[in-house]
Parts: sequence; C-alpha cells; structure tokens
Amino acid sequence: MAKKASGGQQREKALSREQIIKAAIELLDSSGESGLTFRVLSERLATGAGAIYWHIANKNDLLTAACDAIIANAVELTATGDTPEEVIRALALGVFDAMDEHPWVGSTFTLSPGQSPVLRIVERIGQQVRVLGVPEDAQWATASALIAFILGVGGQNAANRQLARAKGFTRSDFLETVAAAWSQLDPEEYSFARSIAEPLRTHDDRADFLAGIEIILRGIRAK
Amino acid sequence: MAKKASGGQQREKALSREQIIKAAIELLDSSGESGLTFRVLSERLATGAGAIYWHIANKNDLLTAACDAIIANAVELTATGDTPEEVIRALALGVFDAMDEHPWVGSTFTLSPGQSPVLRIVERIGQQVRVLGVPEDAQWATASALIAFILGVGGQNAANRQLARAKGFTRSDFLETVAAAWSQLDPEEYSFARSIAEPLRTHDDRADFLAGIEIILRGIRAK
DNA sequence: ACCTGAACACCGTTCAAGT
DNA sequence: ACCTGAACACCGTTCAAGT
Repeated sequence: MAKKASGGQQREKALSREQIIKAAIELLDSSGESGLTFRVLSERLATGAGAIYWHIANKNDLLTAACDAIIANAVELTATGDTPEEVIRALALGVFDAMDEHPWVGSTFTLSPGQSPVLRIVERIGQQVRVLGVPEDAQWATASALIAFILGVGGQNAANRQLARAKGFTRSDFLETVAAAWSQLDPEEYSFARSIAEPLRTHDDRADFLAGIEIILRGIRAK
Repeated sequence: MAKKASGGQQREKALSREQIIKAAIELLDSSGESGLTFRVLSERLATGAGAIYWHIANKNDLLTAACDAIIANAVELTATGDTPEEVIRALALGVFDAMDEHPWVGSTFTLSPGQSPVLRIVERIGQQVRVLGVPEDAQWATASALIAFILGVGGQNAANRQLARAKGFTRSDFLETVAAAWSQLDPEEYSFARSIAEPLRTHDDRADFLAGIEIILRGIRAK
C-alpha cells in the first residue's frame, strides 16, 4: 500500500473515480455491505475521507457505481444466443451469477431505481421481448415481470448471504437453520413449509432460478 | 401525548412490544424508513431510548415485527377464492396493496429471510401451488418464482417511493423524471427504454403487477 | 484543481443506576 | 421486572485550510 506523503502534502498521483469504485468493490466483496465505510475506504486509498467526495457525490452514488460496474460487465458478456429466449436465459443467468459472486449487488439495485444498473437490464430484456413478438402494449408488463423476478431473487439471495455472513454461517449452515426451523412448524398451519424443509436443505438456487425463468418464458409464449 | 413522570420515576403503565410496534409503524408510514430512530420513537412513547430494548432485541427485530404485522393482516384478509389461481391472484394483490399503503414494507422483507413475514407468503402460495397439481419436485421452484416476483416488485416500488420522498417528489413527478431521462437516451443503444418512456408516464403499477402474475400462472398451467 | 483531516450532527446500542 | 438517560463507538458528510 502506498505511503502517504509526510506533513499533509498532496498525494503524488490524483485519485480517480474508477480507482475509488474499484477499491469499493474489493471492500464490498471481502467485508460485505457493512464493511464499506468512508473511513476504511480512504485508508485503503491512502487519503483522507473528504478526498473521496471530490470524485463521488455520496455513498449512494458510490454503491450505484459499484453495482453498475458489475452489471455492465455481466450484461456485456452474456447477452448472446440464437433465439430471443436463449438470450433472455443467458442474460438472466449472467446477472444471477454476478449477484452470486458479489452478494451485495442484489441489495444495491434498490438504491438507484430507473438508473444505470436497472436500466441496462431493462433495455436488454426489453429488446428480446420485442423480438419475441409480444404486442407493443404488453411489452412493458412482460419485461417488467422478468426483471422483477430477477431482481427479486437477487434481493433475497443477497439478504441470505448477508445474514449468513453476520452470523458467521456458511450457506449450508444457513439452509440447515431454516430447514430445522421450518420442519418444526405447526403441521396444520404450515403444511407446505414443513413439506419443503427437507428438500430445501440441498436444493440448488441456480437451478430454481432457471426454472423460474422457464415458467415466465412459457407464460409469455402461451399468450 | 402522555407526560413523563417527573424526577426520573418509572412510567405508570408498562410498555408492551405491541405498543412499540404500533408506534414504529405509524412513524414509518408518516416519515419513511429514515424517520424511524430510537430517539424519535422513544420520545413518541414518552420513555427513554434504552427502555425499548427491554421489549425488542434491536432495530432489525423491530422492522421485521412491523413488516410481519402488516403482512399477517394482508394475508389473512385476502387468501380467499374459488380456485387456486383466484386465491393466488387475491393473495398477491393483497400483498401488493399492503406494500403500496406502507411503502417501507417492500424493503423490509430482506431483513428477515426465512422468517415470519416471508414464511407467511411462502406457505399460502405454496399451498395453492400444491392444489394446482404441480408435481412435488417442482413445487418449490414454482412457489419461489411467484414469491420472487412479488417481493421483487415490492422492493422496486418501495425504492421508488423512498427516492421520491427524499426528493420531495410525488409519484407522477418521479415518473416524469424517469420518462424524461429515458426519452433522451441514445436511440441505437437504448431503443427499448426510449420507446417505453412515453407510455411509462401514465402506466398503472397495479395493472402491470397483475399482468405479471397472469404470465406466471399461464407458465405454470402450460407445463 | 485536488487533497487534508478535524469537526459536526447524527446513529444504534449498552449499562450502571434507579424504582 | 422494568425503566432512565448518559455514555460509547461508531457513521456519512462538510468545510476551512492547505498545495
């Protein structure tokens, strides 16, 4: 890590917005959402807390930019396929995997509705919905359904991960805990939750996510 | 508002968990998520900040309990219908309307994954998925899809509301802003977002939500 | 133009002390 | 058993002062 120039001098090389965002992502990946503070971040960047504000409006802006960097990358890499349905599948999985790799992303979409990261997904999905031949007046609702599902899964997964991290749990610890709790619910009132507790223990999030996408695609086709 | 007994005496009537949760909901409804602090809340309850901790574990616990009170009510009132699809529709709309009336609810689910508020929805939806005749090994993924969609919409709407509140916007101010921004995007790169900007201005969230539910129900049927 | 770092106005949470 | 309220350990953000 670079040493600070002594005696309150300025740093040799100017900070950049990109540099700050990169450091923020590293911090978020390694310590979670609560690990990102301006104090820790400025220490990492060998600067003062206030310096960051020259490049970044506020914490919200920083989190949005970090989220956007991840999503831009994921969307760019995965938006391919021979049919619109394949593209949607690839896109959705790309976003899912990005959220899986960077668990904080799923809870960050919510900070910037209508802004870059969500907009990128809206655009890509919307284009494919159009190609699918969905009538114009149903395109928004259709794209919305896919997007709400994708972001909904992301939000819940992010929450699970954060909770697990806070308690020092692994993913399977977490599932065990939920399964154990659900299997002891009242059999009359919570028959479904009870019946699902056991399979939940070993289920595959990614496969369930894909199954959800298939249901929605089928619903669009069946119109 | 009740006066505090003078000279550091104890209050005449004991606080209760329910009382605290009720006051928290009122505060959340009137001032949003950022308006709920232990200082303001304890003032409202004419007590000290620390007193609340006798009844409530922490802020997370408080928010979860507040969310659960709203959802328990919504679910209880709306889980009726002649066919499983009707029940699912009614249930989903009930949750949507509750989230619409209490915009903070949508961002609160994420604080308690696998806990009461989410569990209530999982159980009701899951039961109907079973009645629909979905094979056992697909029930979880099917129920999950519906739930992720419902919570996804809720999360985004809650975010929109919070942003609007923070800027002193009405809902239509907010839509205007998004529509204006989207209509000025690059026509090549953002053709879908541009084409949707105008209709977005006057669209009906609730109708779009229902349309999403229909797509998913169709997808389940079309299996 | 860009950075420094102390200061400000908050938070949630704890806890000794009271009744 | 339940409450009080000061104190603690943080936050994000601002801003006069520096180069």
